[in-house]
Amino acid sequence: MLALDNQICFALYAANRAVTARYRPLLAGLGLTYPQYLAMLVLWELDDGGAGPRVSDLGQRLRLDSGTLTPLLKRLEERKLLLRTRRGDDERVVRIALTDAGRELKARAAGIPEQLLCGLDVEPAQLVALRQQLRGLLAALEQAEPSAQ
Amino acid sequence: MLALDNQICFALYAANRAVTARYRPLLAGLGLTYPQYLAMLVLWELDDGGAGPRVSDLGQRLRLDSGTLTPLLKRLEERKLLLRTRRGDDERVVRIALTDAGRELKARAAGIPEQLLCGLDVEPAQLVALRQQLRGLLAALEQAEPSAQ
DNA sequence: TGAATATCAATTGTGCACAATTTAATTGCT
DNA sequence: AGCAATTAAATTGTGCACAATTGATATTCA
Repeated sequence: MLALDNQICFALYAANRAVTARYRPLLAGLGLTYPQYLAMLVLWELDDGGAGPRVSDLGQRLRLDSGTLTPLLKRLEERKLLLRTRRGDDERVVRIALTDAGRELKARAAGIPEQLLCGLDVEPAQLVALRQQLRGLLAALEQAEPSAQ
Repeated sequence: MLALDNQICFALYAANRAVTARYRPLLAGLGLTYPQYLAMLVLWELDDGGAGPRVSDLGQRLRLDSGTLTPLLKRLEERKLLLRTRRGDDERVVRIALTDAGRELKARAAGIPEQLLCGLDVEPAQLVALRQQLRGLLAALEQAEPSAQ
């Protein structure tokens, strides 16, 4: 029962790290880490040329808190990919706005999903099914009562 | 194409962290972190009362290198759950042997897989299918040629 | 109005992951 | 035997995750 290969947790853990490892050389070409890439995906998706989402909006989407996001976003700001500005009418809130350089990076990232699959022996249909199951698991975990201690 | 919800990678990333988060309070009762728990699973599985596996054996099983394992195992040694000893006939090799306290912890961990699922609205059959697909993905990633840069 | 409360981001501290390098020991090859 | 090449673990440095706390601002309500 406690055997490693019986654990769904280990299969998830190992597969997640293997996927990340496969992204790494591709993202290195953009100068991004994997979590930075995920943050940029959200920023590209939400970008309307306006003031941009709040740190907590990114956090909600990515399931990350400010302890992770604040330093990550500061690094992206140093690379001039985005700007962090306190909102005037509520100084508690920080807005994350893409710079032009941040928007331009999107074009260079466009090929990454395809490159990732290239040379990988898995059916696209399998991946769609897997994604669906992972979403189901995530939803179940997020609405579950806290596990009994 | 670049939308966050289209990415298999994000589904994996988020689900993995959600599972880890659900383990955390259970493992806190044993004084273990999640990676420490995975290492203990391997040690319990391989334990034959002998000198124990090498650091690199654990690394191969868990897909972790010495940079991760060395400090992790030192923490478990400080807790008296295991012993790290250089092998006499080859001083390069470190053997990881469970202590009695390390073996006793297995009994306390026995209920964890079940507790994890308790209160979680997913079919066991779904989990088995998911694990199978994750294994397939991992196998494909591990035998794939390095992705084109 | 003014004090408690709530909210948001930042900070602090611990523990992974992982690349790159280092140290030490062993093996292989003349 | 002696020296290069190899192997195993440890070390160093960067960047997440996440719990807990802090600091600053806003809101609520007696």
